[in-house]
Amino acid sequence: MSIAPKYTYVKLGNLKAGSVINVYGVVVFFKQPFKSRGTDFCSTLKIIDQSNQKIGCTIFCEKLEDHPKVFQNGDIVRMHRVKVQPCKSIMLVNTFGFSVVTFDGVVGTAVEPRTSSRSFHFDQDDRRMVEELRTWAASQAVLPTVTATVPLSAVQPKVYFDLTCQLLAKAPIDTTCTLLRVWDGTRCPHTLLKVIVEPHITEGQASFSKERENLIANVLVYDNHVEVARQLKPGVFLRIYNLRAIPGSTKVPGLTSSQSEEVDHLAFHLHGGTSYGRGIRVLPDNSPDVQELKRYSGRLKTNAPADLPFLGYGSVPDSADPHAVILVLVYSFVNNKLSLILPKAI
DNA sequence: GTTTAGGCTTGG
Repeated sequence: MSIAPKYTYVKLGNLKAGSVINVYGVVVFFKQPFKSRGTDFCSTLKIIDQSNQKIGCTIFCEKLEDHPKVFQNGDIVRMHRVKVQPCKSIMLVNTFGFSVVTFDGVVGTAVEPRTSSRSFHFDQDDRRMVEELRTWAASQAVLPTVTATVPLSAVQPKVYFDLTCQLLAKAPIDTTCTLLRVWDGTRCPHTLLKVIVEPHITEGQASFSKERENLIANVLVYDNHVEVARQLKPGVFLRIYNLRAIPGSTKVPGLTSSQSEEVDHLAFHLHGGTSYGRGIRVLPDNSPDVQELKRYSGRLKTNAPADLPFLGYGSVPDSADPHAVILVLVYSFVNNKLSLILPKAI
């Protein structure tokens, strides 16, 4: 019979350079795993505990599932076998036998370990640790609190925000850009940019009813996020971090040559890079945020798809606008580049 | 037995 290992945890204020230790902390900054220039994915975390010491952590693992499952600031992370590395200040880097478990940071919610390892140590002391850290974090006014993500109904132009949503469809635009068509069941008060692509390059439903279309945000993800987007299956629930709402207007020639119409819209871009934690994460269906989303989305009806035989890109003003003009800018691939071939107002 | 990165945006 084996004896259950007993782990001891070092407070972040007592780290000794060179030692290999176990720690608990509250996440105050994080980046989803991204491909390093070496062989591994790299996660970046900043954590804090009751000693009020903020410590940066860098995790290298080849497999994505071995990385910390952090969904938002305030999550609690437990790491085994990290090395205290002296750099500018001190930081933690994973070492041999590294393992990590994370927990929701909200006081009063279930203490459910998030991990993909089949066997991991978890006992009453761990439960107490998590509860103590939650309570402590909640009492710290300066910590980034567990903020809800912004629903589409509350998005303001020009902001960066985190969006919790369901992926309905996706389509490659070019090698550096992929379109993700998402919704969260709420209606954005701003006109959303419409991006329409050919049905045959779309994965997932190619088109939706007009009512549904008005609820769909077209998110353009670039560069390093294209590879992540490639793995996503329509239907999954996502959190997109540091998404940017870009206001724009499209100038389109009117029906008479002297007129032109300006139509405002809101576009969503996930720029390349990982600054400010930019990235995409799949959320498990049982997470509280996804449960909440399903309550909204469940109210909405699905209608039969319409026929969209062209490749287009344009803006549709809010249908509430009595002077609504539907603009269709038709683009096509010419020499592998997306080119405008036909602007027209209907 | 240890390369990778070492937060900090802005465009498409």
